[in-house]
Amino acid sequence: MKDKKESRREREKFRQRQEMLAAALELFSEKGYHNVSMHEIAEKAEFAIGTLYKFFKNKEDLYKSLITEQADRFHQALTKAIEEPDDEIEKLRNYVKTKREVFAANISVIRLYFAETRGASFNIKAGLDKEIRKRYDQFMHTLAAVFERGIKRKRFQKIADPYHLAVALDSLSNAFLLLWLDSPEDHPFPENPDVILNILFKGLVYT
Amino acid sequence: MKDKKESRREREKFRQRQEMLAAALELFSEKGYHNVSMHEIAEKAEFAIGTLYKFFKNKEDLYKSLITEQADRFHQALTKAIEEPDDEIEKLRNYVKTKREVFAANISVIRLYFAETRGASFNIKAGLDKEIRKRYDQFMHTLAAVFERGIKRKRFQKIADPYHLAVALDSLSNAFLLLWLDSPEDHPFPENPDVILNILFKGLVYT
Amino acid sequence: MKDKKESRREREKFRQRQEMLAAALELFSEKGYHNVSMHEIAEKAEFAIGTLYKFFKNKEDLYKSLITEQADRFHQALTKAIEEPDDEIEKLRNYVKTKREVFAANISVIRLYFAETRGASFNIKAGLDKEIRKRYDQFMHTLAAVFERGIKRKRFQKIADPYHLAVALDSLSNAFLLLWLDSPEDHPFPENPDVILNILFKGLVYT
Amino acid sequence: MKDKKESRREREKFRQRQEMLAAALELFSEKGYHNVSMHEIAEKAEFAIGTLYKFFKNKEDLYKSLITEQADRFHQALTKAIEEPDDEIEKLRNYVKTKREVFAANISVIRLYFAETRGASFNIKAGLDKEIRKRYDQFMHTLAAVFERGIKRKRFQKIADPYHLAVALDSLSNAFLLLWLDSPEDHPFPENPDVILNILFKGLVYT
DNA sequence: GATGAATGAGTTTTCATTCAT
DNA sequence: GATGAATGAAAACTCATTCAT
Repeated sequence: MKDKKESRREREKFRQRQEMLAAALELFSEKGYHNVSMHEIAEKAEFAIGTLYKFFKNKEDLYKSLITEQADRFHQALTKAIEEPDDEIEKLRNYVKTKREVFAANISVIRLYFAETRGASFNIKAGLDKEIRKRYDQFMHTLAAVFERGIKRKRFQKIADPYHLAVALDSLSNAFLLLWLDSPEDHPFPENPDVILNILFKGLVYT
Repeated sequence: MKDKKESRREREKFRQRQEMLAAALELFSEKGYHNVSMHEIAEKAEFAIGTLYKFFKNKEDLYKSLITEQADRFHQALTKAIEEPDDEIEKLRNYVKTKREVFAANISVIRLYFAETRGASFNIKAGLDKEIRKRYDQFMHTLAAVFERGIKRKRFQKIADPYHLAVALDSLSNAFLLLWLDSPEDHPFPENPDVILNILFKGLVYT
Repeated sequence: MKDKKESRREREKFRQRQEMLAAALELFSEKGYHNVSMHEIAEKAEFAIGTLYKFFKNKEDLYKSLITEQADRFHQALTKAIEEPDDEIEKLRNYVKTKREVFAANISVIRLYFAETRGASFNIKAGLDKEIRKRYDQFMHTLAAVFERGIKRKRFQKIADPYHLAVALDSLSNAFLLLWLDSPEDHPFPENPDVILNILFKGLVYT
Repeated sequence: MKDKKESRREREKFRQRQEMLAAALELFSEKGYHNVSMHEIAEKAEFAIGTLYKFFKNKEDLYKSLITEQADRFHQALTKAIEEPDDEIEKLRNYVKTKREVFAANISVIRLYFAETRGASFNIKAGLDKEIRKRYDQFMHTLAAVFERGIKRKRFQKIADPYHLAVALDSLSNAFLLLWLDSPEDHPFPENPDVILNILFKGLVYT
């Protein structure tokens, strides 16, 4: 019974934490790290400012937690996507499909994520940067392995170094998904979402 | 004679403005918008803070001017690169070559530029964003036109919508150039810089 | 039996209170009133913060209780010291000896005590001040009475008003004891601890 | 003419600084370091909070400057007092007289000064402490030298080590002056202010 | 026209205290 | 009766911006 109580409290704590992170995410992705105050976050999450500081030791810690947890979810989903199907081509298709879903469902986090991994991220004093980039690199190597195995199994021609192919797929999918999600009026989602893959899959120049 | 004086004054003003922007660029690209103070910029540029405010009505305006002018230089260089050669394939080659040079020479601005166009750019309250994106879109259409003409002239297969091809080339070149510039130890520049183009140019899957 | 239980509970309460005060004393004397938090005290005393507030209505009250009780012990020891011997000269000797022992054994409290009685004591909003000063005054009169009786009994010359002599002995002994305790390397304890008294005695005592 | 302007500005700056320090002194001596906020000081001095921070880099710096400057004035006055007269006995008399004047005129600073040199001073994170104690020690040695010379010149009996005599005079004069200044109703200033010296002199001076 | 001193709104963070469990 | 989670007032400090000289 003590345990039960403990666990109820645990769960309650977790729920509160999630609410704080959710409020912070919404504000950060809308206005950026430096244009959001801790008071604002506390208010949006409907907690006292002191309570916020009970959960996160300072603003940077809150931001770091937010980004790291979201990036983990993101990378886990993608990792799972390329692990499940057996065939390499299907792995890539599943990768694009999953990424598209994650982007669509979490466009605001994605923005934050790109601010960290692409642009010059000085929002946050060094550190987060490294943490996230490490995870990103890990995933890229996993993706490269898919290409490598595909080449070995003669599913793919070796038109480039596997790691380069991974980089290519990553950047192409980012670019197209952002294009379609950013301005759906000008650039509606294509009927066949394989567009991204086709660019890689087909050869461009007459042979 | 009045004119001459005026124009000397004009030129003098322009020079001062450039000095301010140069100081600001160095600081912003090193530390980020929010970690640089107007005093710091004034000091580095060797002007009084009041003088800085004579040239730019506020910090945001200074930043906007900086980014916009740099983006213009960038786009002009790229536009020229795809205008000069006659053949479409050479245009694309020249595009990648020029981009590579501009990136290498201005990596710090490029970072700032990506923070604006890619990641969630809230450094700056809405507005800058639009201004730059418009210029970016314009350039993308120019690039798309190259693909379109190439397809018409049977230099390229129509493996995708020309605009999509432009997006693809843009994102691939960004990704690879950043990869190589970011960590030259892990990812050295390839002997053959056509790597980027080859991915597009060759076909991936066996046919 | 009720009584016994009550008294056991009483004793238990008293013990807890003492533990709290002991923890507080250690922290206050090490870091000063304003650099110690109630949480810190609670943690050191191994009680919940709420329990601390059951015993002391606020931080000031806790501090007051602490200082007052320590000052009482201090004054009681000194009072006893000048009551026990019969001869006035021996009383004074015993006073210095006892003070020396108390200082040596409680240097940290002594610091706190002086912060209250000497320096501008604003650690604590008015009040404590008065309480302690009253006790101090009482003791000074007791000490003055020793000199008075000594003069009457022709043990001492009347070189000054008895109260002034008390003030003199008090300040001299404080100064020398602090000198010796503060930096024992530079100012070691003299072989003959009568040094303090000798300064007064040379003029005071009939020879 | 440039110089004149400069110097006017200099003087203006100095005057402002003095006003800030005066406001701070009044507040600190009334309420103590931790019970005075920078806003309060700014308001009392009739400056904006930002201006206060232009003159002192933080609260501690302001406090340190205040105490150090006042302590210097204090020690300089006392040093001068024991340098001027030729005869050792007159030096001591002048010392007590000067101290009495300084105490009377600056009772609030004196409080602050004692809080630093006597009581456990944690108001301020280490440092100030040392700085002031050093000055204090220097002065004590100067005072000890007076006793030493007096003994050599047979003006004084050698009833104790010269440094001890200095400590004795210092503590006695502090104690009596504070006694008289603190509660003039209970302990009025004696007609003959030599009371303090007499206590020492009875044993000290050859008769 | 340039200057830079002065401003004060706004930010992060701490901590004494309360009160529902 | 004990607990400790939650509170929010208040503090130190920064920095974009103005305006008198």
